[in-house]
Amino acid sequence: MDTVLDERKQKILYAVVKNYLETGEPVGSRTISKFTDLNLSSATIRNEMADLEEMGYILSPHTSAGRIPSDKGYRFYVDSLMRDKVKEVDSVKDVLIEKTDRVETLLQQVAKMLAVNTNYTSIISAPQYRSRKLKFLQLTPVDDEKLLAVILLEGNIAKNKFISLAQPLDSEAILKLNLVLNTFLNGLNTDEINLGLIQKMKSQSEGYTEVVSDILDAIADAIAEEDSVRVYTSGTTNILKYPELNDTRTAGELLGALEEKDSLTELMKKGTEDEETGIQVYIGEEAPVEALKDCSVVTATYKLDEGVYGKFGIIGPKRMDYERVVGTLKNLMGQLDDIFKEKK
Amino acid sequence: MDTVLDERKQKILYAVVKNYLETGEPVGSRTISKFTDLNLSSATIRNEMADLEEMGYILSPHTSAGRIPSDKGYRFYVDSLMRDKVKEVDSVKDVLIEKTDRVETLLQQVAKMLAVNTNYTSIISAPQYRSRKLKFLQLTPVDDEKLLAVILLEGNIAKNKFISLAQPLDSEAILKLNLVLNTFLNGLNTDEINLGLIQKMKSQSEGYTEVVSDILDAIADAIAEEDSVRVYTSGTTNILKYPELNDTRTAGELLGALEEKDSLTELMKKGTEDEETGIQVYIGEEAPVEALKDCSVVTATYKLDEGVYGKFGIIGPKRMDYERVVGTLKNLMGQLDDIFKEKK
DNA sequence: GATTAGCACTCTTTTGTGCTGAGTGCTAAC
DNA sequence: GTTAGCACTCAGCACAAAAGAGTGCTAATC
Repeated sequence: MDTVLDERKQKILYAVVKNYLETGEPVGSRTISKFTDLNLSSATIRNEMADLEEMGYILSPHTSAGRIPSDKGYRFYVDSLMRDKVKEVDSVKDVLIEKTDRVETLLQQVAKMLAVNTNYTSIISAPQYRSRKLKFLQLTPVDDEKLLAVILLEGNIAKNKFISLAQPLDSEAILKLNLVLNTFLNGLNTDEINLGLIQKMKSQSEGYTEVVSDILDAIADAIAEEDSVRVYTSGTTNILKYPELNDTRTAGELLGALEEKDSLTELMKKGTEDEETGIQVYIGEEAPVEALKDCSVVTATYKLDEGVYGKFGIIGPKRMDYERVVGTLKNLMGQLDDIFKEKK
Repeated sequence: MDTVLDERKQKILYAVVKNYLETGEPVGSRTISKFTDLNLSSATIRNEMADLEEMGYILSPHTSAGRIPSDKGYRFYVDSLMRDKVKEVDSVKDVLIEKTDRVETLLQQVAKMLAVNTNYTSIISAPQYRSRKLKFLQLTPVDDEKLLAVILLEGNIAKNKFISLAQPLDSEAILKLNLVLNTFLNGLNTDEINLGLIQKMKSQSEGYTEVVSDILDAIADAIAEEDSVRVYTSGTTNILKYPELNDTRTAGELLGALEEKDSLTELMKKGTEDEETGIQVYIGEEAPVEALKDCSVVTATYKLDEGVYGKFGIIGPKRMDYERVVGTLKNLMGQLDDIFKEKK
């Protein structure tokens, strides 16, 4: 048996996938004999379909039903058969203008828009730095027992941390600490703050070694927080719209995984997506998340700055409308890139 | 017909509710005649149950099924029959110590613990001030085009906002702005910053009126953000465990409402809860949220500081284990109060 | 007068049966 | 190589019958 699909088989496979995506029902030979421009009788199609089944591209749920695409079939469709639909999305710009300050809110909004547009579940990860560097640190007294440390990281991410004081610090001491710490730490990331450096800083700020430790911890915290992949989802209940995912067990597992965002970070790490398009498609078990085995995931990468990427994507049933989804993501990817370029 | 329940009727109602909470099945007269210590035959129970039904405390889903509690029945149970179980929860303290800085993370963790402990959905709102006041404002130059405004609000909430600059500001100007704005704004909330004040500030910082406007906007934003009731949920998929909520329509609506947190804020506003215990129980349609009509909600109030409250609670099926839930919430409430007192 | 046993009745749930329609695989003819 | 024809398979549906749970009522009992 040839392992390569001749043109006719491709056309038939295309017809099967296309039809199944639309209807969600197994598709039979009669349907296809009408659907394609091949003008073949259903009997011929049946023969070809038997071949396709043997080759693993399609399968029948039971004897007297039509055929549905296998994961391999979807894969072939996505890689070789489908052509993207250019799909316009509402302009993100309008959404983004609202509040550019809270990255979190912004990401949520983009995610929501994606979910509403596609009717699938959307997912988006915050931009990820290898390891953020400290831009500067600012200490301000709040009251006798507390110090506010404003930590500005590369990429203009500001974090606030409160430092508890054993005893009050006078403004001179604070000024000094500010100076010492900034001199030493400027432009460094967690890895670069080593024991030697810490020793030096402490020796230059005698009497306050404890506070210095606390501050360093706060910085490490801030960087760690920002470096951890944060993932936001939207439209999680959309998956309930697709009957094949809607039995109690599957839906529960799925929604659980979506709520428990930890499991999704794996998915949103920068991966091996198509160099050219920045798009990656996971079909069924290809995704590195057990709970998603009956779903497909399409992700795209956005570039915030040189070396700073984030991802966003769509989670839906295997029979999602890949053409539309890929089109939508590409469109959004373009929009985001434009916006970030402009902003610089 | 007496509208008051004699002791025997109460016992029978108690038995019905108790049994139904456990099994989720309508309970029949035979079951009860064994269950209670009343030693009555099923026939007698039947007579009493007919009375209870007529009085509206229980109802039968159909002729040949047993009885289930009506909302009124639940209400009576909650108000008069049940006794709280003191339910120990994992010590929150351990969780809280981790990272006290990000309120958000903390609330999420408490919510998660609640959900895991109870097997219901949990919900928690951030502490709510009437309207936050500004404690101080600090402007720091980031680069030629950007100013970082650190806004410290009453209750030690720090917010960062970036201000775009039309042209660079020298450090002297920034110092001056800092001084002027802090002098005028200290201790005020959004309502108190009026046009007259704004005019004065602008006149005292000539040449920078635009920046002043931007900063004021940022402050207003920060206060608004913090004042909006923020609500976090956890264990949303737990509701799928209860068959009566698990038909596609109901579950979808419910999960939708839980994702769309706006609808929940109503629930989490400080309400008319029991003065003494701080606990409020909404049964079915008593909750001010349409989607929750088949659920019950139990909320508790925690006090962060004088006049500063937040709420947390449990959303579950009407037949939730009220005794356990109330016990759990009371326990947690105590723990939280202790922790916040300690912290002061 | 309250309680209980007994029984007919109701209604859901389960089980079983037969039918239908969609779709296949195979064979033989074109 | 393609197609028409036909027997066969199997899920899905409708319908009926049976089982089971529980009630309400009546008449007997304490």
